[in-house]
Amino acid sequence: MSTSTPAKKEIAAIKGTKDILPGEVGIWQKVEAEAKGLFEFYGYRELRAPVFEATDLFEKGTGETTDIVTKEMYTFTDKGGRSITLRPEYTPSVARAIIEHRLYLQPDPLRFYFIGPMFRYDKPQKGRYRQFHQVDVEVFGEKDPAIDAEIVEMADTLLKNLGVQNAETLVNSVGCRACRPAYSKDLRAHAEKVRDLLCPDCQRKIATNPLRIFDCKVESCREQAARFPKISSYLCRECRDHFTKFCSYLDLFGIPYKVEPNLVRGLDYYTKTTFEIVSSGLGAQNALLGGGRYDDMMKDFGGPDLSAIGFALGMERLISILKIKPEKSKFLYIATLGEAAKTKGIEFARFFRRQGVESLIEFVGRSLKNQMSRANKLGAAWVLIVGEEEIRKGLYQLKDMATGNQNEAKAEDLLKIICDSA
RNA sequence: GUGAGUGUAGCUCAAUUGGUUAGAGCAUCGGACUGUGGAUCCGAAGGUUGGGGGUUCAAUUCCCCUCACUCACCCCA
Repeated sequence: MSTSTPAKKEIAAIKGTKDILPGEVGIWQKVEAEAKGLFEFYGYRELRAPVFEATDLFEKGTGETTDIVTKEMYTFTDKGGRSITLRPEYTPSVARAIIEHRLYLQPDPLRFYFIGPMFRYDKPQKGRYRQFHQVDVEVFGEKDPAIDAEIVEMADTLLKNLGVQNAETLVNSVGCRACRPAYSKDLRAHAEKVRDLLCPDCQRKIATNPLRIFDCKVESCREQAARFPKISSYLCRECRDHFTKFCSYLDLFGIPYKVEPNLVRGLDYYTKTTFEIVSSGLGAQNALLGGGRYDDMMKDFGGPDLSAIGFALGMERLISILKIKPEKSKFLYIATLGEAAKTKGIEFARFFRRQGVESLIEFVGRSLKNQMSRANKLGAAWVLIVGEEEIRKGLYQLKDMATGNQNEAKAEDLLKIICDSA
């Protein structure tokens, strides 16, 4: 229909991706540092896996029936004919790395964390991006419910340290391979009876994954789901015991939580404990962090029978609700006038940087007034003025920008003045 | 994949029922002030009104298509 020439498109970031500009990156660095410091304190170590993996790692790990695998993966064939997928989540990569490097034969605790980008072909909206960043935490080889509680406590502590308020911790147990099938069967039977009252999506879920009917937000589905049997009455002795102990450990840690029988995580691999921390103020995508136990993944991957638990936290979501501002560093602006001063200024910059004083010198050739104005706008703590006169006299002007006081000093005394007022 | 909303300067927003040359604040640059920042005043620069088509004497305004962004469904961090 349209024979018009296509509009010139300005070069732009891909849909669902965004630049984190210098003005915003400070808060990212602060959150990353806070998370890393805390995790290391609990005995976790960083494990960095590649951004892409063989596609079948996620098919097997994340689950072939999940939405993530069936419709959200960035999958392509490389020049060697391999099917490659940009990781949509981190857990399968960690499991793979542990098996590949036989890390379970080392004495070190199998506790890992990682912060980095994940990729999902979702339609972007508030709190949802195609490239987004997760903080990922995993523990292997611990089946005691105490670790379930500790990992929740660690997540809770991180959020508290960052000043997050209005966050609520939800917990549940989804059973295991011994007890969940019976529950799923009964759930299917119940759902089947009221099939006509459910939305088309949920009608489909009856066959594929009936637990996820609990996730539905359609009013009629919620009404029906409320009458469905609860997982809690189907848990086997082991799972029930695990969940009870998990809850009492949470009490011991002093973590407030809410048992949410309808909490069903969207990944297939979860067993026993699942948890989520939600926050108001995030919009529809209200999960700040989510995770749970996945005791079968390692042996399903052909590795040792190691139980595991972990969680992932959404960086963009977390940062969107943070109110803290990282403090700006104090730095020295070196203003120069003329060629000789420029050389001298470069020498000063090198000297001060080596002494641990952040220093900025610009070479645009501005007037002194202009350089002062720049220094002020950029938030410099001090300005060092280097001109012909200063060089001749061997005395330099150092201005404290906060007070406006200006001292004349020899080169060797400048550092002391700066350090004294820092 | 489905639905709704919004697109005007770098940013935040104006522009009468469709009506002259599309304005303002902030930011940028310059000047008042030859080597001293913040405040004030003056000035400059910055726009194919997202793009294309249509209706009209006339379109930022109305209609259609398209693109982008935002929000929601879905899914999840």
